[in-house]
Amino acid sequence: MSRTVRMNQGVEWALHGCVALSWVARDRAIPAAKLAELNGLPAPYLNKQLQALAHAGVLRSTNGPKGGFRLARGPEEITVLDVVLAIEGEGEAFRCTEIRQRGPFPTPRRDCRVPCQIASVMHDAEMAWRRTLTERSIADIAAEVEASNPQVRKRICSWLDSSS
Amino acid sequence: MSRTVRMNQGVEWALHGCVALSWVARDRAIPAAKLAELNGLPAPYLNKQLQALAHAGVLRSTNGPKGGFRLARGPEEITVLDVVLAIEGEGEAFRCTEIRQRGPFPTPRRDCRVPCQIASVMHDAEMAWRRTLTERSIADIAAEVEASNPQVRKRICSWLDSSS
DNA sequence: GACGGGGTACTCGGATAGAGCTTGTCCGAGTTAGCGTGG
DNA sequence: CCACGCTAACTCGGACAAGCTCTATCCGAGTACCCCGTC
Repeated sequence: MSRTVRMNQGVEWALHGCVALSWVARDRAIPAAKLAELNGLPAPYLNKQLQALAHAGVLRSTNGPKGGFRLARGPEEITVLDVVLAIEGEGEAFRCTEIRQRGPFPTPRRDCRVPCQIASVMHDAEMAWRRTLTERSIADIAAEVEASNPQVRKRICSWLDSSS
Repeated sequence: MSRTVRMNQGVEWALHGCVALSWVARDRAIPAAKLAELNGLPAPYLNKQLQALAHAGVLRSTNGPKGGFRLARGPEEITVLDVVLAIEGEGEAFRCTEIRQRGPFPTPRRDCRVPCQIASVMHDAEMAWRRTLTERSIADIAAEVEASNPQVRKRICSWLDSSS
């Protein structure tokens, strides 16, 4: 029985896209179509994800010929959490609906200024999750990928040069 | 902009239900309808969540008159993670689709025996999240709730006795 | 030969359908408690 | 008075719709480049 509530698939695409962008020159923009072809993804939908990253300030978009997307700052300054939140939104996964204030014995209003104990536990877990994602940057992942497959970076750059 | 992908609301209901069940005698079953009324929730749907908990071995269900749900083991033996996974399923939120094997430069098959670096980071974060939820039990939450509102336990028990 | 203007092609950007999942609801199967009857 | 069988009510359990979010797609707005004509 696998989880039915899963993370947006766009998160995976966005992360792979950022890693690829970290390998090209910073002043060079890559069109969404190229990134999509590089990963075997549908171009229009990847474009949507990249727009979300641009809106969040992770990427910088350029219009017109020779345009496309590039990293808005150095890959060591972009955390995995930045990308995840750009796609999924800033809100936390668990949302307390204050059911302690419902039913025949509602918790008094003055006691509700502190968060519900259940919401507090879920919040702690979310913070632990976010902390882990903050400790890893796009540059870290790119370095690991390159270490396990040293040829991929050069191949991608060559392919982008030849088909531009 | 709040997150669109949120956790099932049933998780919150299930946790509140387990806390309430931890306050009544272990050999006494509470019907789903009573638990729903206690929290101001729609009874049929809460029933669905309780079924999931019973199927996961967190609760024990009894049929017929004087039947209902009770905890399958002591509240200190039920972690928050047990409840969350019972509702949401055992699978992890992030699912790697191995897009590194797609496109013009697929990662060689022999290099794919180790997880994708991106999937690895997401997995680490999920483990941190789960560890936090494992460290807190239903008994812990029940004790905290009772500490902040000492009357609620007695009131609920009296209400359950009088309306049975 | 150099400069300016217009056209063109390429890019992003947002608005637009379809599928899957969560949410919410319902009625039937199973079981137990209570009651009536017979010994 | 006690034991047994039956009825009946109550509970869970799974099957069944509606709304919303994610997935996927398309075409229009904007911009930079390139070409051509003119000075």
